[in-house]
Amino acid sequence: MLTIYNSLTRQKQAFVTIEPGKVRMYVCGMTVYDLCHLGHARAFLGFDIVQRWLRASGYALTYARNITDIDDKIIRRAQENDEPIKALTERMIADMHHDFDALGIERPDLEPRATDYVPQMLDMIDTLETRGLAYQANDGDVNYAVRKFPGYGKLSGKSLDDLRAGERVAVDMAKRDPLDFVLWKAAKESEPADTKWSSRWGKGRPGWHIECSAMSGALLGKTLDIHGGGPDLRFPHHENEIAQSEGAHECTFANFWMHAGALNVDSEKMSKSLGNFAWIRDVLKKHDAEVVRFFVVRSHYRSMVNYTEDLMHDARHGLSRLYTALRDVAPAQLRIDWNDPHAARFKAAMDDDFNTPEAVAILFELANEAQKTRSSAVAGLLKSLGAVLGLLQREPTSFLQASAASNGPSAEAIEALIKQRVEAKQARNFAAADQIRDELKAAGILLEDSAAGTTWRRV
RNA sequence: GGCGCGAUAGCAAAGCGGUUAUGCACCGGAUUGCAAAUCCGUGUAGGUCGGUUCGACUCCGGCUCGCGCCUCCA
Repeated sequence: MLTIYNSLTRQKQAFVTIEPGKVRMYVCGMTVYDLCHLGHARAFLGFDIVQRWLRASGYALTYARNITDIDDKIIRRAQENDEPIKALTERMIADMHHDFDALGIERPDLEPRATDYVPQMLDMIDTLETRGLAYQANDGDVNYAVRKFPGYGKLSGKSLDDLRAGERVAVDMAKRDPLDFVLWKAAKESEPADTKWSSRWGKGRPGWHIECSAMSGALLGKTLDIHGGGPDLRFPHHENEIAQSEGAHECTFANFWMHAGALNVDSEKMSKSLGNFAWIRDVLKKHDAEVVRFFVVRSHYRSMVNYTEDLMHDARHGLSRLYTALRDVAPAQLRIDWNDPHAARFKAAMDDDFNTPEAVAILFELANEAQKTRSSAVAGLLKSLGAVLGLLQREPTSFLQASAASNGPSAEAIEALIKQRVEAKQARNFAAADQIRDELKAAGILLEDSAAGTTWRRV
């Protein structure tokens, strides 16, 4: 039985779906004004694991992850670049897909774009206004009247009076309450035409929060089984989504709320000013994508992870150990028998709020057992369970010899040196043979002699 | 100030009221021309003070330290 930590109730709960066997999951996706960074990778890798495990558990899953393609930051960036919004967002969407694909993050079933759902957003705002939950302010913006929604703050555990809005940001005087948030942003003269939609409140564009409420409702229905997102979306974004969706639909918005943990770099919050900002594509120039995935999966999706070069090195060594077992013991083609003791423990770990660190530990135990017993069935189970986590599906040798950095010696050069060394060894000129091995070691290449000949891998 | 999270062996990271987590690194041994890989062996970790209990790393409370959110943010 699957148990999931629910951010709303702050405890693990048995996962019960609205319809038996069916799961509707919505995860807040990217705002496409820039490239994806490691924090994105961490969060979306987390939900990729959730998605994979739900499907592996036999659920019919509909997974929607939106794209916010209209937003203040996008408008500003497009103006800076002197290009149309669409040109910017299309390019960033392609880059996002490229980076996520590299990390093995499977595409969601549905990837709605905000600009395709403006009519649904307007409908929703209309309903909210009719219900007295929204109002148009003097400046033309339509705002949500936070005080009118009794449950406001239930996700973040904040009360309106505690929030003390305005303490850190100038209060917008057009709002009735400082915490009221924008549903529809009135257009300004200076703004380009591709940022303006017509509405009965005048020309404008949707606020960020209404996008997710409208898209999830249109695609998955009024009540979701799971709503997920990054750690910093909990407040205000998800709180506001609840206010909008429950305010408009008068029913529970999501039964389970899931939030991924944060990612720090060198023990500090990643930020451009600290100079520790890591774009996914830059990381992938230094590290194999599967190592990045393994690095993330080694810790729990809710805990904070710290990215450092040393820890990436450890992750590479760990994954190499797993692949070494698959190299030494040919895995059998196998369908997972969940009654097998190892598989059962793997399943129990994953069923316990997606405990991937525990699941990975079982992978190592299988690798040890495969080596000891030379059992292709055990190796097959290792590979099959690895697949559930999106790992271990490559040819072991190609992983062990893969180089993320393009500065190492080529395979041809290495093979040529190995040939020279074999000749030296046959002539019992061990000094020459060792010198070649040392040179390669200095270049990050490790040689391994065996009865079958010499193989190599990168470290 | 408000809300929340965390503190586990050199590093990383889980479960568990009493029985080996796991990985990386390190150290012995086997193997090897020497290595590497692999195998065998080696770790009395649980911030601090108190409480509950026959027994606590695990439950409860205080304290200390660290972190996140409260502003667009994965």
